Amino acid sequence: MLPKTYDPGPVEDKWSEIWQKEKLFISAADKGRKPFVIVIPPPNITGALHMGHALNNILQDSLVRYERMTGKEAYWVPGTDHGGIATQNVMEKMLKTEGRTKEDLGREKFLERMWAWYWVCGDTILNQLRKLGCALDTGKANVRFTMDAKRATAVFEAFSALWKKGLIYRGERMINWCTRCGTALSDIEVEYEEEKSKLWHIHYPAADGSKGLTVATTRPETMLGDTAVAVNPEDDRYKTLIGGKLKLPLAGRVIPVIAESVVDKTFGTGAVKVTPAHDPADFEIGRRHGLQFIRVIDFTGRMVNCPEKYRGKNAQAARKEIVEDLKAGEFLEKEEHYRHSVNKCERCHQHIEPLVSEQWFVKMKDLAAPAIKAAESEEVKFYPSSWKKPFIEWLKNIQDWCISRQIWWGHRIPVWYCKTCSSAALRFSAAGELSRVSFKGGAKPAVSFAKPPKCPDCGGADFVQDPDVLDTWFSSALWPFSVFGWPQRSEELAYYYPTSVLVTGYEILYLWVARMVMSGIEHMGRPPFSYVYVHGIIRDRHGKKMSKSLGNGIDPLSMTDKYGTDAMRFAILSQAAGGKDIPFSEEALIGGRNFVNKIYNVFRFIMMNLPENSGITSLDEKQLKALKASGALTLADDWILERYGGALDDVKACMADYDIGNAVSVLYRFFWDDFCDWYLELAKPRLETADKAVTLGILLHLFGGTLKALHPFMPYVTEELFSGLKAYTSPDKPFLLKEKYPFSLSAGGGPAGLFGGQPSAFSLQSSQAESSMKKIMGVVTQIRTLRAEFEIPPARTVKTLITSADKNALELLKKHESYISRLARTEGLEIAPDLARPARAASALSDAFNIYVPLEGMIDLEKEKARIAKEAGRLGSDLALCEGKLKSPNFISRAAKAEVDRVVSRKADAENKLARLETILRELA
RNA sequence: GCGCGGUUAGCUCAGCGGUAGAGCGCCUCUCUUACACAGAGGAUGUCACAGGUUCAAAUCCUGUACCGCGCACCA
Repeated sequence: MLPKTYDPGPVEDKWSEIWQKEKLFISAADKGRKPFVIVIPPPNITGALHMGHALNNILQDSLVRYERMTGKEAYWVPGTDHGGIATQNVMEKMLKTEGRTKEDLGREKFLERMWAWYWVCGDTILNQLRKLGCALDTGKANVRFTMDAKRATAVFEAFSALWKKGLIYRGERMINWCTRCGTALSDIEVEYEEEKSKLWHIHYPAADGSKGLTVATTRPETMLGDTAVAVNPEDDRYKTLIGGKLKLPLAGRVIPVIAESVVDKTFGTGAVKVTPAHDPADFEIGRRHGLQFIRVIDFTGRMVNCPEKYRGKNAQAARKEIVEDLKAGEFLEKEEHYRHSVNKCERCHQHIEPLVSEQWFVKMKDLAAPAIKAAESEEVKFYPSSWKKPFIEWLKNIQDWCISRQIWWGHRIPVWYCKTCSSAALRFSAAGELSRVSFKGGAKPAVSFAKPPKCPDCGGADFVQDPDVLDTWFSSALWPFSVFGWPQRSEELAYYYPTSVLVTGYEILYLWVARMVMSGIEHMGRPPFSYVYVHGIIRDRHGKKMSKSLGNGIDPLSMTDKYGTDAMRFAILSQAAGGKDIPFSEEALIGGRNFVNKIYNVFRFIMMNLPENSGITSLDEKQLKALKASGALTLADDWILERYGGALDDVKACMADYDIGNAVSVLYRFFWDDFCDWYLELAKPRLETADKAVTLGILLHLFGGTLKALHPFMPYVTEELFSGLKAYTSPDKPFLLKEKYPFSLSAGGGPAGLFGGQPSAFSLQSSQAESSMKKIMGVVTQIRTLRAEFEIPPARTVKTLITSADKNALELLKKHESYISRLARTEGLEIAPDLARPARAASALSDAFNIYVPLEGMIDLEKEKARIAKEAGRLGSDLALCEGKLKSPNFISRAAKAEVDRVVSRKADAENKLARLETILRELA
């Protein structure tokens, strides 16, 4: 005897192992079939996967499994990302617990530790993906890593190609510098956070001792690097001062007042201190006016080139002192409370320091242009489409991409310098490692994967490699083709590229997706995917972002342990609609677990009723059609088969639109509401009759089909139960995941996107089965309501009379009275025209039927009257509404005819029912 | 500041031109031989506000308020 509740743990372990062992997720180029390819957004090897990964991968898995079942050669390419700064930070933290720094280890040893970490963490991630049910082959031969040998070749190839085209250059720019991470960052790796701060008004006296002017600043510590004050040339307050000199407080330097139209007269004092070395806007002003660039904050965030007392202090501490000193010197005119956004490092959340520095850049304008075109023409199409516009806007405003990072973990920039020829431009650390390179100082770059054998200029062989590594996104940008061995032009690459769809969260749309599109077009000649499915992020139940500091995060693996993977997948998928963020809570998981248990119990029910060695198997489509033709199918059979086909049609339409949430809901409702609550209940008595074999055959067909249909979304439970049924359904097919999606009885019969084909075998009479069942269900529901109203326990049967003036309708009920007696638990059911209402009976209406349930002694006359009067009231207002509409000549003349007809018949229905209710009320009185 | 999205039952959301829906929660009755992780029934909403278009508006348009998210060199 099977246990009453489903236990997901062992089942999941079992199948996840079997799927891997049988190598079911490996793909091979099959020219006879269309490929369906997704490359995984490679998770960073920073630690365990979180809820966001779970969502991202479950969505992909559902698509891949679905497309495989529709007959495509499905391939989901697995891999992980080295994750540059983020991962290096993780390692630095680990070292810190050992009381060490990366400098203690040195570059080489540090990288050894990183690689050791990769093997551990990479494995953990792959295990977690497997646990989530992901249809990824995680064998070593199949898993890619952004820093493995093949990907390194791709990175070099891309770098060198862009270099040759002049799209990579080295230049001195104002860049975002994280003093904690010790590296430059690109613009999109900077976050903006609102912070409460102050706006300090500082008086700068004129050099000649006259009044001078007052500037307003949020960063008083940078004043030591001021080399001008700018005012708007149209500003009458300051016009006379333009060209004059000011004496910089504390520093004592003399600086000019310059005219700049970018200065906003209305902000602050209308006078702006200009610090070209520490502010992007000031940097531009400095260039335009040929100002001096004085760096007062160095790359460690400490004060330099300034009065002795501040020197070596970090900028934050220096600010306090400087403000104090300004106050003491009576330079500080005002401190205003002020909220403004502060630049922070995406990875470590420390303040970003804008600094001038020589870095490597990629010229973006030319790369962006064809990507813009691809998005505009929808060669790359977004789901939901609302992302198209921001995507294009971002590309249009694109700035050059700073790709060099002053960290150790990553692809080392493939540029070498001859120690002899570039000696003046190279600086070495105490440990003898190249620390900085200056192109301004005359460094001569040689782009090469490995150390060049000989210097073309001096013939020497003493080369050093550029110390920087590439932005981690540089390698990620190549992912859709580097995973297939590019630059090698293999058959594999030709077959799988471009990939089908990219599934990603909106937070990396620019960081990653835009760059993939650009590099795909640049290196492969066409975009890397046709569709971008953009999903939201997982939030807590109240829509708050999950975060460590709020403590509202949910660990996906602990949830799968507790409720099962399928339950979690269901909970997530059923809410994944339209790219919106998903509120998530444990309650949702309980719902998922309950659904899984429901599925399991239907299996249990079927197994309990299947006699051993009976030879009963699932009826296939052909057999069902034959049975139908011979009249052997019941109304309930017709009805459920239609419902089933309809549900599958809906699933197909949803999936063609990447609406996975709705697809799942459709199946949920079909299975629970139609199949379990109605059909299964009607099948029960039939199992006691000669119809048993047919009944079981249909049940197996529907249940097996539902398992297939649900499999992409809930792979474990469906595979498990299907294997239990295998002997009765598809004895020759070893795995559910290799089965065809059960579209056979639905309209299209083909893969998603091709619907609109033949009507299904069961839809020809559709309206009839549907409307007949509706009538019966209506009657059943009314009787049940009466029972509940009078608190009749389910075990007790109840005498019921049904009457109507509609002969055909009565005929239908008469024919299916067993349905009613079973579902409504009646006894002595009388169905006939002109039945009188028994004196002490509860009454109800359904369609054309009057329903009477005699209840000796149980009935409270007043209560019954009130109940019926209430119903009459409802009908009355409905009637009034219809009458109102029909009285309006405008409605009659302008509304669609079908609509007018609908209202006419609704009115007639209301009138009819009202009259019948009034009769009952009169009798009660 | 500009842009995008949201505002519907206690909670989370679906519906997007013809009389308001789901899940969870709540109330009542039941351990009826698949499932109490269940079954049956019930209660609950001026669909943010104000105008407009329409025979008809939660649904389309305009504006307002509030919430969320992007983008932006206001020092």
